[in-house]
Amino acid sequence: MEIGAVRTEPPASCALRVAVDAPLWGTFDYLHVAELVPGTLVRVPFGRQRHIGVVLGDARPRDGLRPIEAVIDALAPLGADWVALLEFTAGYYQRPLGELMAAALPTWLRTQRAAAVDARLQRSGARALAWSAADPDALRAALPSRAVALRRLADALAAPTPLRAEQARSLHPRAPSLLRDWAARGWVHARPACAPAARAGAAPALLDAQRAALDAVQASSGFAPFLLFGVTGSGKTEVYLQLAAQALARQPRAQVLVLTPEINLTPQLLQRFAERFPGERLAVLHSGLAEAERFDHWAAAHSGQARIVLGTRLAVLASLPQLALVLVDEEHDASYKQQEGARYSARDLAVWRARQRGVAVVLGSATPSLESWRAAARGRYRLLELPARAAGALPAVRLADAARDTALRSGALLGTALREALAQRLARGEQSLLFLNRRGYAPVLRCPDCGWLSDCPHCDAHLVYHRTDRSLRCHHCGHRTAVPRACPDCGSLDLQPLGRGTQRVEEALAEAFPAARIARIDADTARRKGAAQDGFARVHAGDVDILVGTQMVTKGHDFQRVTLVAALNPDSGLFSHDPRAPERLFAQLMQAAGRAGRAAVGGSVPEMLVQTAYPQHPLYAALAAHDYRRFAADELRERERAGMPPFSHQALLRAEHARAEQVEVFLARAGELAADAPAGVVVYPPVPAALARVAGVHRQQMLVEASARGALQAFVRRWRAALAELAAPRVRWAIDVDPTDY
DNA sequence: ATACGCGCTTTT
DNA sequence: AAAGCGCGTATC
Repeated sequence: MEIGAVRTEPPASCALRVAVDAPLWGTFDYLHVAELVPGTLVRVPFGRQRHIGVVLGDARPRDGLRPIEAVIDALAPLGADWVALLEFTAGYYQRPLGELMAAALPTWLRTQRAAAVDARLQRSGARALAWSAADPDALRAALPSRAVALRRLADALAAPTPLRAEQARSLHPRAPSLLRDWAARGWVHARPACAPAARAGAAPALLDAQRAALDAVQASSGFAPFLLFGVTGSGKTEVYLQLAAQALARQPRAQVLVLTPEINLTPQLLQRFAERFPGERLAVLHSGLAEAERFDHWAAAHSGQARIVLGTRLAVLASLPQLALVLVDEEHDASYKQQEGARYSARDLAVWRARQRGVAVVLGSATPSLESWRAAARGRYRLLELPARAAGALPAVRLADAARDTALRSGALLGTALREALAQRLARGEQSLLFLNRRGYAPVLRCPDCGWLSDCPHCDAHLVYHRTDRSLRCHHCGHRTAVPRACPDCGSLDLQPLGRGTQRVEEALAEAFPAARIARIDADTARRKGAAQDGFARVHAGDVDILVGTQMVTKGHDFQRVTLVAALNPDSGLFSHDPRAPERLFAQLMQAAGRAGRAAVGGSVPEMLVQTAYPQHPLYAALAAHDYRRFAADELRERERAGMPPFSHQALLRAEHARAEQVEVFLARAGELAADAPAGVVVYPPVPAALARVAGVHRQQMLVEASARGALQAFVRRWRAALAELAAPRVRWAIDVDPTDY
C-alpha cells in the first residue's frame, strides 16, 4: 500500500443469507468481506436497529444489501443441528424462523460490542460462584426475625455444601445483590463453583424399580424414548439424577437437558441437581432471568461448559452441542405448551431433539399426558414404572358428599367433614393445605333484586370481587373499578357476592378457627416478587397451620408436616367444554395429594379430602383408588369415541379483531380457501373462542382435524400461505398446531 | 416487533 | 400552524 494513501475498507465480496431475530417471514441477505460458515452469529443493521443474525448460507449478490456489522466471533458458530431444530420448529408450528430465533437467542447480544461480549464471557466463566457463610451467627443475627426468605437463604449458606448463585437466586429474588453486600461485610465468601468437588453428592441406594429404570435407559442406544411413570415420592428425581450422572460419566463432554414446568415453583429440582453435582457448572434458563444473566447461562450451554442445562420450556431451544440425554419432568404439565407467539410444545420438541441426536429421552410423570400414555401403550415409548413410595403411604382420599354433608348442603364453604379434619390437624399441631382454583373473594357480584351481575365492560367475563381492597377486577383484561355502593341498574343496596374464591376461604377459616395461623398464596399475594417464596418458607418453617391457595400451592413443594390436603370445589373440571379439563383435574388432584406428608408425622395418616357434589364420578373413583391407569383408560376410550387427540391431530386457526364482523368475514374466506382440503382433513366452521371477547377484541376460531399428522402438516402449510395472501386489514390471526386449549 | 411517513384530527 | 394519533408499509 502506498504511504499516505487513504486507507479504504476492503471490498465487501460475499453475500450471505441471514436469519434475523425479528418476528418476520423470510430471511435477509447481507454483504461481508469473507465467507462465513453457516451457523455463525452476527450482528446486523436492521431498519434503524441492530439485531442478531445467524448465517444460513450464501446469497446472490445484488444492489441494496447492507454489510454485516460484526461477526460475534467470541462465540462458536451454532451447530447445524441447532439450525435444523429451529427450522423444523418454525415449519411445524407455522411461525417465522426469526420469531423462534428471537425466543432462542439471548437478545443481550444485539446491543453489545465485541469487547463487552468478551469481557462478559471472561467474567461469567470466573463468576460461576458458590457461596458459604463465613460467619453464620453474625449473618443470622443481622437479619430481622420476620424476614423468612432471608433466613432461609442464611440457613442455606450455613449448610456444609456451598450454595450456587442460581440456587441462591431461587431462594431469594434479590440474592445477587444481597450476597455482594454480605460479602462486603465479611459474613459470606464465594469461591468458583466449578472447583473440583470437595465432596461429590452422595447417591442413595436405589429401589429395585428405580434400578430397573436406570438400567433400561442405560442399556438403550440411539434414539430411545421412555415414559417414567410414578407417583409423587416414588423416586423419579433420583432416577433423573443418576441417569444424568451416568451420561456425564460415560462421555466427558456430554450435556444433559432437564426440563421442568416452572422453575420458581419447583426450586427443589434445581436444588437436588446442584447438591448432587457440586463440581458441575449448571446452566439455568427461564424467562425470569435478566438479559445479561440469560446470556451467561445460554453461553455456558452453547460452549459446552455447562454439562447440565435445567430450564423451563424455552430451554428446549438452547444450543446444546453435546446433548446426550433429555429429561422432561412432569411431562403432562400444560406449561410446556407455549400459549402465545410461537405456540410450540417443549415436550414434543424435547423428543424431537432426542431423535435428532440419537439419544435417550425420559418423560416423567405421575399422571402422564394421554398422548404419552398411548404412545407407551403402543410401544412407541417404553414404559418404566415406579411403584408408590414404600415409606409414608399415599394419602387416603375421602370424598365429602355435598348432598349429605349438612354444612355443605346449607351452602357453607367448609363442610362438616372438612371442619372436623381441620380441627383435628390443629389439635395435633399438623398442617393443612386447602386449594381452590379461584382467586379473589367471589367470582361475581350480584344484585338479588334485579339480577344485575358485575360484568366486565371489555370482556365476556365477570368482574371478580376482591374484598381486601373492595375492588371489582377482570382477571382477563385487568380492568378494575371500586365496588359500587348500590346496584347500577336498580339502586338496591344489597349487592351480594356469588360463589367463592381464596379470599373468602381465608375469611371463613379465620372465623371458624380464630387461633389458627392462616396463609394464602395465589396470584394476588404473589404479586410482589418473592412473596410466594416467603409464604412457602413460612409453611416449611412451621409458622403456618393452614395454607390456602390456588393451583400454585399444589406444585413442587413437599410439605413435610402437611397431613391434610383438601380440594374445596373441584367439580367444574368434570363437565367443562374443554375436553382436556378432566385430564388436568385428575393430574392436579394427584399432584395435590402428593404434597401431603411424605414423611408421615407422628404416625398419623395423611389424608386428602375432596368436597364434591358427584362422589360417584368415575374420575373421583379412580383418584380414590390412586388408579391413573383406570382414569387414562376411561379418558382414552372417550377420546377415541369422539375422534379427539391422540386419535387424531388438530390445528386451530385463531382470529381476532375489535369488530366481530371483521373476524367473521376473514374466517369465512379462510373457509373458502380450505375448500380443497384433502380427504382425511376436516375443517370445521368458525366458532367463538371460549372467551369470545377479551379487552374489547372479538375472537373466533376454526378447528382442523386430521387422522394423520403428515396430512395435517401439508394442509396447514398451504392454508397458511394462502391466508397470508388474503388482504384482511387488522385481523390478527395465527395457526395453533396441536392446540391444548380451545 | 419497531420505526417512520402520511393524512387527518385536536389543540394552541 | 404545531403536536397527536391511526394506519399502512418496510425492515436485506
